[in-house]
Amino acid sequence: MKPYAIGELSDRTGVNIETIRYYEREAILPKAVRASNGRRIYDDEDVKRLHFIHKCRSLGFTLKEIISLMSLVDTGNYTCKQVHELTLVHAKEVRDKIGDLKRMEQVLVEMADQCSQGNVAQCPIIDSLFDG
Amino acid sequence: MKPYAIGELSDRTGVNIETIRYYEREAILPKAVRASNGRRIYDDEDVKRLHFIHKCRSLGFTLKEIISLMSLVDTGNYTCKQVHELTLVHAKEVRDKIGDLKRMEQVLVEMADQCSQGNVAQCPIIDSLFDG
DNA sequence: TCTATATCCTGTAGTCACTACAGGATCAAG
DNA sequence: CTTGATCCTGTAGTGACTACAGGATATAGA
Repeated sequence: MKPYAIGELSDRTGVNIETIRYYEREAILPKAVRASNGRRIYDDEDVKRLHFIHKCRSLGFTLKEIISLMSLVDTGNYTCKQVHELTLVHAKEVRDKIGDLKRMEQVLVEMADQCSQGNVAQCPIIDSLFDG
Repeated sequence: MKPYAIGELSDRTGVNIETIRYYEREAILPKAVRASNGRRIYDDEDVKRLHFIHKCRSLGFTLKEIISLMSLVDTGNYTCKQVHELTLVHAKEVRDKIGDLKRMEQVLVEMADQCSQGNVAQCPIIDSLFDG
């Protein structure tokens, strides 16, 4: 368990230094132990925890969701089933967002298809955006 | 061209009153004409413009993108080809976002699949989130 | 005419998840 | 002993709204 400075924690986890300090301020990470010079000291446990947070974020969980996930883990007060359900709920949210974006994309492509692409100011894309 | 109050503009366009005032503050809508009592007055031109903004937002354009689109339209200084290109660039951004979300969803579903769903604290989802 | 409710106004602050400084202290290497 | 890297705190900015507080005015019904 050798100690790391914040820069090394950042390097090891891929999380920005400013973001690490932000997570501490917002109590997503516990208050770091300080050296006599006031600098933050981290260990492997912190690396693990920050990895967890980073991975969850990359999967689109909000910080609020991550906090509740971690408190479940920290208290040991969870079942595999609970986590499974949480994951599926989140997967559904992601799926819904994909649906929205797909519809967006389709409209955009359809509009582009109807476009003459000419050097004229008359443009079906603009027209369709103005119509209620 | 009969005049509308802000509430009716909101009803006609589906854009929140607070959002309309926000758009004015941010110069996305022009400063509204005021009645003698200080209240904002709108007409069909405003309905059209707000419809345009609303539709663009629903297609995922940023307010910045909308401002430049509108200034193109207002000056008449655009070609169909330009708008076509802008639209396709935006469609690509949307497509990229869809790709990201699909990868997210796949990971989530795979994690959930590996889960026993049992009433035990040991959970492969949590484990995989902690692993680098 | 009075009153109740609806609608409007301004201005400010909160949301989310960071990111970007300013201005200063301390550390490690040459 | 100097240079440059790293760290610190605190504050403000981002985007696109949303949510008040606290007050003025308008409209409808009794």
